[in-house]
Order: sequence, then structure tokens, then C-alpha cells
Amino acid sequence: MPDAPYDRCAMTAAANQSGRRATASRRLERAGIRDVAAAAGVSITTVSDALNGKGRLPDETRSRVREVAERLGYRPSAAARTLRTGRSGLIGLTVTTYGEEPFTFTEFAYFAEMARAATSAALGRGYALVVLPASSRHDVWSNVALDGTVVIDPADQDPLVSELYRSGVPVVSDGKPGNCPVTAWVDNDHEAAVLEILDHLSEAGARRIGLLTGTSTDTYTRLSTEAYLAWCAHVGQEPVYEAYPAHDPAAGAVAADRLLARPDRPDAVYGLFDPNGTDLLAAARRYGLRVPDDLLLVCCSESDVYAGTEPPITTLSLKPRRIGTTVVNLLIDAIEGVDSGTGVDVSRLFQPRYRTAGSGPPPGTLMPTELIVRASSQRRSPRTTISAPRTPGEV
Amino acid sequence: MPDAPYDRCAMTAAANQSGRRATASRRLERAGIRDVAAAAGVSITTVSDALNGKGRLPDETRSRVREVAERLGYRPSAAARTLRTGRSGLIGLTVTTYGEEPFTFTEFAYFAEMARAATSAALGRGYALVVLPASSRHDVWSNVALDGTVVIDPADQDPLVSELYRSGVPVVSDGKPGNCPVTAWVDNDHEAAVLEILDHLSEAGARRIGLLTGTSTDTYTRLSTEAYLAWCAHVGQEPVYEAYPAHDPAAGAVAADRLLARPDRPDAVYGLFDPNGTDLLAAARRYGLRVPDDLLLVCCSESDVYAGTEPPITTLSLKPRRIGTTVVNLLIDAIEGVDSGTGVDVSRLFQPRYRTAGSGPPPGTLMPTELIVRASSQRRSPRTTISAPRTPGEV
DNA sequence: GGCCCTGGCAGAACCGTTTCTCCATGCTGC
DNA sequence: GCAGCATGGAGAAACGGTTCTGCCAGGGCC
Repeated sequence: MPDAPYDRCAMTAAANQSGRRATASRRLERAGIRDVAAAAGVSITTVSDALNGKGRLPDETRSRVREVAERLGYRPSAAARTLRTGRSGLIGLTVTTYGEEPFTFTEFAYFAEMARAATSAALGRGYALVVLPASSRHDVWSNVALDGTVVIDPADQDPLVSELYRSGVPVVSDGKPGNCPVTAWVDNDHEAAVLEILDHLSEAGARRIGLLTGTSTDTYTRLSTEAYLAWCAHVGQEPVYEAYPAHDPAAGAVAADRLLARPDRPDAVYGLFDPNGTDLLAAARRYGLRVPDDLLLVCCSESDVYAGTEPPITTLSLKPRRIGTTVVNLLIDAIEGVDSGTGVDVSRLFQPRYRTAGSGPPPGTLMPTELIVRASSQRRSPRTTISAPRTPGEV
Repeated sequence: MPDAPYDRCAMTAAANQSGRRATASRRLERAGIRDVAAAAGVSITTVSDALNGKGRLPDETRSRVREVAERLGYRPSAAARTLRTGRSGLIGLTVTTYGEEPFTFTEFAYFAEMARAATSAALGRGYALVVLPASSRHDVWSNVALDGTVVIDPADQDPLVSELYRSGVPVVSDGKPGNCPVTAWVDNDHEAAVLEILDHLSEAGARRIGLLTGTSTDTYTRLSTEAYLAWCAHVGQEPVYEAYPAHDPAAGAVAADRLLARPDRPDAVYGLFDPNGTDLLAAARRYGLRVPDDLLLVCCSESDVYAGTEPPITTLSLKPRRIGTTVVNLLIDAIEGVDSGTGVDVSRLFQPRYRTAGSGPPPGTLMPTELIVRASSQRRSPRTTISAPRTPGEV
């Protein structure tokens, strides 16, 4: 250990230190970087470099500083670091809110699973996730420094997304955006999924397939319903569907009942939402319909309770884990890729940031779904297809 | 509008502004408070005061500044504000992690609901929630400035809680802490809940009540099991229980099977975890046991699927919404109550902060649970319906 | 021997707020 | 006519890091 420079530095550091807090004897305060520098006999530059693995320092100094920092229980201030570097290590996750009750994001297993995967993926890359409501504009959003945001199912011309875009915060959306300046998006191939289900039900012998759908205008509901209608038009079946507000748990049972009470009662039903399987099963019982003999059933759900119902119900899984992981990784890629961190990067100063050069539509990824076939949708095996089989890629 | 002071101020502000960035022509940058001050012809002090409702300013100035800020799309930097005020508006929520898969917090509906309520309560008071894993010490925790933290079920001598305590971050725990310096805690009255269930089963005719419990040492499992054993000792029944790792979804079914395969097979079972109802029902079917005639069943669950099983199963609800709301409100009370914000408050410098003076055990709140009695635990008294007809509206 | 290069580090600017301090002005009461 | 006070607002010091710049010493090279 070289002694001469150590002594010199110690004096400088001590002077620096005493020059800072001339007033009170502040004991019990958290150790700052200056304290570490003083204790280690180096400058704060050296401490910062040593702790962050930067600069040109011999390993000896580096380890000594690290040891002193450890001994003092030094924790760098996240706020100061964020202020200087412009990076907080936080990414936002919007959740939709319905009416009075602020949150419905754990209502459906899809969101819960997706949020879990997103949280996990973010942490795996050193980021933490902040859950924020899609409404309530400046109130909360302005109070937290975000490096980027995952927006679930943005509306057309979503004001929140616009605001974030203006602020230069990258946004990746779960759900294909309508007309939003998002950096990227991820979604399931809802058209393909619905067509696969309808074909599957047809092959099982269904002649009139009904749909239990929602009244809201989110991408999922819209695309699925459109795909259903398109399929009906294609095979020449009259559409039979009932829509209800999906966020109201009681309304689903009523809608299921309505659907099966119709004069043109379907002999197969696909329910877009998680509880529809249970609701439809109960409704079928009430009307004395046997599943799958009198009624074929499929619903979209992430819950495995449908493996244990009587009969087990065929479900479509949207694979929310995969969505959550992908969406977060895309977002962090965008955050770390652009990196307007050091100073002003003049080259892209007058271009929209975080967009692919050329500014076409934002890049999107369609992820496949998974149909888990169970007893509720299997009736007559041979009784072949009514409609021509179609490839998943077809829209 | 007074003209003379406006002109004077404008000149000062312009000088101030130009004195700042002599170098580049930084267009497209987000407007800072200096820009607002320059545009409004006032000092940055005035802008800050006007926007934050502080200082002594005439309404005229206040509204003018506000309008200019609005026009410029000014958003204060959260990082700078946090650095200066020491408050980030963020509170942490720990989640437990099991083995490889980092997250199990939405595994049980309890945590999902609790987290949802906590998020909602925090947002209602102007805070945002950050989800962080209970493990992974400095990595992530140091990178985010937290005003306080909700810790779910801290371990005895929990290192994370100790660390947070040393950092002066208030901690409120969900689950009665063993030996942790938490500010406050909230928990269900697990003893009372278990005793209520056991009494309920006894009254329904149970002679030998079994328990399906967990192998982990968290408060919930421990207290519930202890209450069960105490009850057994009290009434003179030999304990009959099986324990399994609750985080393993497959193990539950096996344990349920084991419990019903025992030579001293119970005629009633209480399952501590959410999936136990389904598992026990399936196991009972396998052994030809009718519920509730041959086997009474209760399980702890927040899921409403048990209202629709055949037969419907009696559940104990821990009311996670109430827990989540309470725990967050207690935490924010602690954050805002102590408020060592302005400078060093010498009076409490040498006392442990965020504890009740006198430093006895931290204040805790026991919240009641709710037993939802359904067919599975009702056998002999009036020998009424096994499954009541239910209206479509009922969930 | 001058020069450049490189390693090792100190100094100081800077990030964008909040807030403490203090000054100028006009008015009141005596 | 002046002390005293309220009002309105400017100035500058923090907050606690990161990082750009630059100094100094030593060694290789011509």
C-alpha cells in the first residue's frame, strides 16, 4: 500500500469533508459518499468510480474503497443518482380502472399473471415495476421518475400515451395500439385464436356457434368479436352472441343465461372471459343441457379450475407470462438502446425518439395462444369439418 | 396587470436564464422550472411557490405562473424533488419468492387481492407502489428511494427489515412479526379463526377433524397449526394432519390424498390453503366419500369458485382487501406523521425513529376473518338442502 | 533531454428542484 | 418623519451523487 499518496489524499479529503458541514454535529445520519471518501482517504470521484466499476483505478484502491463503504453501511442515494444520470431503474405498468373501484387488474387471472411475469422480468434485468392507474393524469404520474412504461391495451389516441411520448418516455403496449405513438407492442393473435376455436367446435359437430363477448372496446374484445363475425360471414352462419360489461362479475352469469335462452339457441358457445366457463356451465344445467352432448363449451381462461370442473372445460390460454416477459424485455431494450444519457445526442434531436427510423408503424409482435382441449368441446369425432381448415397466419 | 414590476422581473429572469446554459442551443428539451420562470418573468422561487401553493403570493401571480407552466407543458422532475425533499411518494411491497420462479405472489388469491387493495389505497393517498422481492438485498432495494415499505410476513430477525430499519425507512408488516423492528403490523386473528372453524365443524357433527397444513414457517401456517393442536389438546382429540409445501401446486393434491388415506381417517377436514378445497373434493371422490355426508370440508380461500362447486364448499376469507388497505394506511400515517423532513430534528435524534415512544412492542392490529358457511360443512341439524338452487345473479 | 502517453486521482460543474434568508417597497400608527 | 410591519419576491444554498476536465508523476521513445 503506497503511503505517501495516501497521506496526501487523506488531508485533502478531510479538508473537503470539513468544508461541507461546518454547522451541526450530525451523528446518526446516513453515510454519504463524502463520508466514505474521507474514511478511505480518497476523493469522492474515486469512491464513485470504485463503486461503479468505472474510471482507471488499481484493484487495490477499488477494493479498499469498497471495503470502507461496506463498513460504513454506505448506500448511494437513489434520488441523487437518478437526478444526475436521468435513469431511475423504474418502469411503470398501467392498470385499468373501472368506476368506483380503482382496480380490476387482478380481476382476471390474465392480468395477474401478466403483471407477475412483467415484474419478474423487470427485476431480472435490474428494474423495478411501479403499478399506476391509466387514469389520473399528472397527479401520480408526474411524481415518479419512470424510464419507461408498459401500457395495457391503450385506447385509440390514448392521452396518457401521448403525454408519455411527449415526455420522451418509451412506451410498449400489451395489446395492438390503435393510433398511438408506442415504441413497440405485443399482442396475442386474437383472430387466429378465435378462428382456431370456431374451427375446432365445428369439427366437433357444432352447427350454430354462439359467442359470449364484452361491451367494452378494448382490443381483445374488439378483435375477437370481429373475427367471430367474419367467420360467421365466411361459413354462412347467422351470428349468435350476447355482450355484457366484462368488469361486472354478476353480469356474466346473466348474459350466459340470456344466450342459452334465445330461440336460436347455439349448440356451442365460446366465452371470451374467464368466468364464462363456470357461468355457462351453470346456465346449461339450468336449462337441462348436457355438456358436451347438447352444448359444446370453450372459454378463454388462465385458470386451471376448468381442468377439474364437471365436465372439464376446454380453455384458450393467452399465455400471459410470455406476454408480460416479452413486453418488459422490449421496453428495457428500448430504454437501454436509445440511451440519450450522456449529454444531448444532436443526431436524433429533431426526430421522434424511440421509434424505428423511417417512422412507419411501430414494430409489433404477435404471440400465439394455446388451446387446451378438454371434454367440454369433444363430441363426435368423425363428423368432419364444416368450414375449411385455415392456417393460423391468415387474418 | 402591473407593468413596472413585470418588466423588472423579466429582465432579471432573462439574465438568470441566459446565465445557465451558455453553451448549446438546447431545443426540444423538456421545460424546466427555469424556463417557466423566464417565460413568466418571475424567479424560480416564485414559480415553485406558485405551483406548490406555498409562499406569499397574490392570486394574480399564482394563476399567471400556473398558466405559463401549463402552456409550456412543464412537469417538475420527480428525481429533483425527491432529492430535495427526501420524499419520493413511493412505497415498497415485498413479495416472497420460491426457488427458481421468482414470484409466487399471485399464486394465491389472498396476495393478489391484498396487493390490489394496497395499490389502490396507496394511490388514493398519492403514493405509488413498487413491487420488490423480499430477497435480493442491495441490488434492487438500493436503487429505488422508498418512503416506506410493506413487508409481507417477515421472518424472525428478518435481515431485510433490519436493513430498512437502519436506513430509517418505516416498515409495516402484513403478518405479526416475530422479532423485527417494524413500525406496526396487521394480521388476521388466526387463532380465533381456526377455533371458530373447528367449533363449527364440531357442531356439524364432526368427531375427528383433520388439518391440511403447510411445511413452511410463516406466521399464518404456524399460528393456525398451533391453534389446531391446542384445540385438539383441549377437546381431547388426537391430531390428524398432513403438511406439504404450500407453494407447490401439485403437492396439495397428494397431501389431500394422504390425509384421506390414513387409517385414522378424519370425518372433517380444514385445509389452510386456497386449492385445498378442490383437492380434498377430488380426493374424497376417489375414496367414495360423499361431502358433506361422509366428510365435512372447510378451506381457507378468497376464491368464489367454491360457491359453485358440487357441493359448494365452506370457506374462510381472510379479507385481504381490508388487510391491504389497513397496512398501507398505517404505513403512510407513519411516513407522514414522523416527517423528519426539514433539517435535523434533534429531539429524536438518539431515539429509534418510527416507534412509539417507550419502545414497547410495535402496535399491531388483529383483523377479523369471515367464515362463509356453505353446504360442505353442514350435515345434521335440519338436514336441509345439499345444494340450494341459485339465481343467475349469484356468483 | 524534451515529448508524449498513460495511469491515478482530485476539483468542480451539473442534474432540477425546494426552501431559507433577506431585501425592497408601501403603508400604518404615533 | 420614522419605527415597525406586512407584502411580494429575488438570491443562493442545499440535496447527493456522476462525470468531465485536468493535473501530476513516471516511463518509453526519439
